Amino acid sequence: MSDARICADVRILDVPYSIDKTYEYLVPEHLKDSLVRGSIAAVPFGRGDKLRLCVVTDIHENREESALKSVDDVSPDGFSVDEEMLRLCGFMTEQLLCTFGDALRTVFPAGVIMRLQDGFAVPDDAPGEPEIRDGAELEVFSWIRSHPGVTFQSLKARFGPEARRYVGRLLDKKYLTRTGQLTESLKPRFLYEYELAIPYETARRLSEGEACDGLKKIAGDKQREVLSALLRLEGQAPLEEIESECGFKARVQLQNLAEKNIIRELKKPLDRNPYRDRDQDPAAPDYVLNEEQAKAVFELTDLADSGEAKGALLYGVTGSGKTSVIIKLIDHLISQGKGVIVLLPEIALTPQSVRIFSSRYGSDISVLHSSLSAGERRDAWFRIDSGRCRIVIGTRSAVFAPVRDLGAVIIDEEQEHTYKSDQNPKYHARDIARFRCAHHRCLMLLSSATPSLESYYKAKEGAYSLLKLSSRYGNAELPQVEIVDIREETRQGNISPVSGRLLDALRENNQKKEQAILFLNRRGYNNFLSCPKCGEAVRCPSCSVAMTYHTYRGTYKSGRLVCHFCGRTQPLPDTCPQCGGAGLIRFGFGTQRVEQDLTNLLPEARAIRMDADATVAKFSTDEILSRFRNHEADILLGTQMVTKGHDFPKVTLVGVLCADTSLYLDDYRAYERTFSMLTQVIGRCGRADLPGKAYIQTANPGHEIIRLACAQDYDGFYEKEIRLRKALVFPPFCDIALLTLSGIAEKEVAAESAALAARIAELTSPQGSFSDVRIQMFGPFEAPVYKVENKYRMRLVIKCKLNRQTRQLFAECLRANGADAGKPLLSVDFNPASL
DNA sequence: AGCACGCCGACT
DNA sequence: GTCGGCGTGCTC
Repeated sequence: MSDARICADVRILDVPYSIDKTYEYLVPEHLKDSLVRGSIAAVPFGRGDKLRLCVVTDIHENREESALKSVDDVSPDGFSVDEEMLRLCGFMTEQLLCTFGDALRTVFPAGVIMRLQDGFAVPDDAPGEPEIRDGAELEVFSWIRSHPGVTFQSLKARFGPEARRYVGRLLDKKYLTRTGQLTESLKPRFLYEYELAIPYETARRLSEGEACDGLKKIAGDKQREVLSALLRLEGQAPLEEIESECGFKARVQLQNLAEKNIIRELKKPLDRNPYRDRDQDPAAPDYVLNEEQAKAVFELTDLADSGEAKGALLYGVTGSGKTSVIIKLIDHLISQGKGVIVLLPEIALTPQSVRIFSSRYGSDISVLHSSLSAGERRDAWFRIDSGRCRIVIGTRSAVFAPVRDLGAVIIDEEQEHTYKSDQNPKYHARDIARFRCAHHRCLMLLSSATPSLESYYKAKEGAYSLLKLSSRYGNAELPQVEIVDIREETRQGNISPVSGRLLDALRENNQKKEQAILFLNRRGYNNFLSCPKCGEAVRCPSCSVAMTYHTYRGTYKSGRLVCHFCGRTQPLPDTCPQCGGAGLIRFGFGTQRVEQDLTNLLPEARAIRMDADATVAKFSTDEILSRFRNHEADILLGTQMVTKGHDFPKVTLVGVLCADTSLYLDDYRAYERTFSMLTQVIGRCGRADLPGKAYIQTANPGHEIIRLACAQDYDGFYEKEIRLRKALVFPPFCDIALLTLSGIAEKEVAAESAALAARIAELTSPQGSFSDVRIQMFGPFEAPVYKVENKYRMRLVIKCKLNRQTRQLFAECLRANGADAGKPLLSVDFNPASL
């Protein structure tokens, strides 16, 4: 009679795609209570029974006699992945073809999931004093005996790579066992506080060197000083305050006093929150809505309260007050006791948005973005999970925030490509939001002045409720737009990136004491360095792109070449690396060059530059923007960063130095990008009572996209573009799967991608197992940047309809790609941000 | 991905 | 004969 055994289905973390599936383990008696669905546990895996991290996906009874291994350990703190996140991970593995572990590590910040320290120890029942002949082996053995649980890492560091052999032999002979310990990967930080453990009067007398109440007098001068400092602080204070009160490091003294039971140490977990102490606007403005906005709020709250999963698109021209609508919606949800996630394309670029939210909701919000430290992220996660804050505002990954009773996910500027992850798993925040909103039966709100074609199409088809805001707030007028033909400028001999007309406008603008924004989509000083002899541009040695010339501290001469793909820098060569010719010429211009031109041509205006180079420090963007806001500079010059939703009342002039850079990219979204970017940047000016003016410099003054953007005619753009997409069959009329093979060995990558293409062709042929799958395959061809960081990349672009079957097809390709180290690696990206 | 197993050549 | 190299195949 065999009792039903309790078994656990688990997904092992950190396994390659090809072996990522459910494994079954026995749950030992002593873990029966602590192991639940969602637990993080350690299980022996593989021939060597090496302990691995896993997540328990199911617990069930099993009467079969099959030999199963047993779960070794479960995370002690009782942390478990909740139902929603477990399902979300499952959803991600299906949708994105990633491993369950990859999904889990994306959903949770690194500091939240336990770490497994696997090591070795000498078991209690070791067969006596071992007979080890080899001296080195004996040395390893004794070391392990005196250091139970040592990791292989540290053994290797101590005994060199041979350690593996000795450990292997010792394991065989059962002199060693494997140990595994689940440890917290990130410790919570603590705030130390001290309080009196004895009556005040007693302490006072002790601090004056007397004996009292059976307590001996305190001998140490410093201890007495610390004690009296604590008394001045009313008998209880955090460490930092005590130290500043007595003026020296008081840690040891406090510990001594605590040992004598004169004071007590209180250890409180510290919530690392860099935004807690940041300035808050004391008087948050009340948002008065116009009729259009009020109607939108009404409809949105209705959708949010429907108790069903809903999607809505808030489409409002720049300056139409989408934020006010969003705030009113959040107010409503909060009053219902619901939580909210607000996604922004980039937090660093929108300190203003953060300020609006934090001044209104104070400590009820958490801000999540990429420059938080691991500890800050961990603490934020627990803060949100505990329900201590209900509003999360953050970038892409904030869509995973464990907000309680989620009432809505709001995605601002939803067309931005930053919502698509650029590393595996390549999820889109919109898809995750849709899943979570379905789970919570709540509202997903997309908001934009220039919605993505896909979203606007869905809204028109009725999948999303469409809410339009068509009037600019306060009846501000759209800026007057002037198109400048730069070919004409060049013909007239102007080699500066700033045209004569724009320069005049800037001068006039400056005289009126108003401000201007200049946009140029290129960092650095010169675009590239070219050899007059062989015509070659200087390329990055590890990537197949031209390097950009960057100056430092504004000196034109002392620059370096920088690769914008891998970040490599090198000094300016004297001669051409290709042919050895001298006299390399710098071509093209970037933000640094424009900055210098401006100081030469318009010395009276103060220009400030904002791009990835100028904003490496943590809050530097914030600083640049507030300096500009305070009118410490007249011109804000920068890359896409300056196009985002900042609202500067005194900006009345906007200049786009080259509107065409993104127009001719080999990408079906090139027009959409250009349109969106131009519309946004033009919308930066003339918001308040001052009318605005925009100058668009282009080599294609007649180009329809540029014309439509200048007229801020989104609907016109949409109609034109959607027809094109339909005719050429591009999203939203199909899906695109981008398969990339990358590897060090160029020939192998080429061979592998040819083989992959052949395999897909075969599988989808009438004889193949996916014969009813209809796809259109292009390639293989070299990626637009063929080599990056010494890896060659070949691609297949496949147009198809994404469904279970097509995903299965690609999953098969991934599994077949296997795991051989050094072999070309296949990765799949569905509907990539760019081609 | 690890890791063990297994088969082969170079050494005590 | 044993040690250690690397190719092959499996992981509840």
